[in-house]
Amino acid sequence: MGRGKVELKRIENQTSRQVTFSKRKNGILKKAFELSVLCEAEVAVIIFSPSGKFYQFATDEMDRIIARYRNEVGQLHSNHKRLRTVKSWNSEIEELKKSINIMEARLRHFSGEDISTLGVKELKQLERQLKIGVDRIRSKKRRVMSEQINSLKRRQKDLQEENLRLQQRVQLQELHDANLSLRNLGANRRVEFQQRVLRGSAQSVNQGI
Amino acid sequence: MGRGKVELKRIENQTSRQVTFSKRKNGILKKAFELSVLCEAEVAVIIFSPSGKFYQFATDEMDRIIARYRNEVGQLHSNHKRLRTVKSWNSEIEELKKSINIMEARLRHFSGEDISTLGVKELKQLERQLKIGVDRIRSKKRRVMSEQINSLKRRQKDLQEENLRLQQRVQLQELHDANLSLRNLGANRRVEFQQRVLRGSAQSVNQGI
DNA sequence: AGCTATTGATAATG
DNA sequence: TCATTATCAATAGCT
Repeated sequence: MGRGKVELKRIENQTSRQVTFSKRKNGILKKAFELSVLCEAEVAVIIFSPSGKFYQFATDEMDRIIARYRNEVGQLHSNHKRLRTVKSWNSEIEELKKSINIMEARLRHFSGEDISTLGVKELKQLERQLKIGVDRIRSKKRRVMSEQINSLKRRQKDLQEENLRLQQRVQLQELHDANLSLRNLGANRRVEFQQRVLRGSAQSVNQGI
Repeated sequence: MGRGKVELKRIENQTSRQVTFSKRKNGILKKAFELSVLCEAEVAVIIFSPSGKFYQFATDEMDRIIARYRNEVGQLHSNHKRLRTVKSWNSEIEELKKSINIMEARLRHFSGEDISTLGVKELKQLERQLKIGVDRIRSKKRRVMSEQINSLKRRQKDLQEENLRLQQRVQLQELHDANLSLRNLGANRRVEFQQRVLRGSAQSVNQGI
């Protein structure tokens, strides 16, 4: 329709293509609308222009039609995939929850809670397990504590030794200081004495000590 | 187009409507195809006949176009919701796994395994908890066992009593039987005696006892 | 955009 | 449903 046939292939002329797109797009949308009115059909049309612009027609909510489409196409494709994944997720979650329930019960049993339903046999087994656990923990604890004690003892010993060394050093220092003082004192006395001698008075020497 | 204009309203004639639907549907699908080829547009058409039959055309995977549509329409719809749900599912699973890891570690600790990383403080706490558990379990076990013992004792007592009763009954029975025997014996004796007396000899009476 | 010659679509009919 | 065809609608090319 139009002045001259058109070949069914991409229109090379950019402008012509754009114009044709615009016209035909309107045509399709119009026809879609007419079909929906004349025949009470449910129609949805989605069109993206080569430049990325978006056009649509839908008799109803597009989402409803798409949902119907998905339903119709059969639960093959993404819908089905998603459902399956949902299912698998749910089952995974269920499995995890089951594990948690079991572990929670076990933990409660280990804490001596919720054991009213257990028989003597189970109780004995539980006791045995707990005893093993306690023994291991006690042994570990003893080991750790003895290590700590040893470490502390070692440190204490080191400190004692250092202490001793320091004491000795302090004594030596004191001795040395005392010697120095004495020596200084002697020197001072000598200087003072000399000075007093020079001034002709030596009495204050004894008071200065 | 056609022999006479058509009003834009529902075609009342059922047959005519059906025919028109068929023709126009093909027309739209054809035009959609042409548009896609001529203009390199992305086109999707979904049509449901009034009787529920389903027809479609899509240049690409319908799902891809629908996805593009959803993207275009805005992330306001189910796609987004689903993504969120996926995320929440994942996070839920992660949470559950975390819980399981924690509980597994705890259970291992309770069994005295994997405790090399624990300090003295944790070990002491663990020991205390286990001790509490053991105590509770032992107490429960004792209670259950003592109940069992009591039950057994009661049963034993009942049995003993029944035994006693049965013994008494047996004794009575025996007594009764003995009486009967004696009586019978007496009767026999009397008969014999009578017979002997009749035969003129009573000596065998004492030997018969 | 608007026009119009021309083609394409299709309503009525068989 | 299929084919025919008279008619109308869409639109290609042009302005």
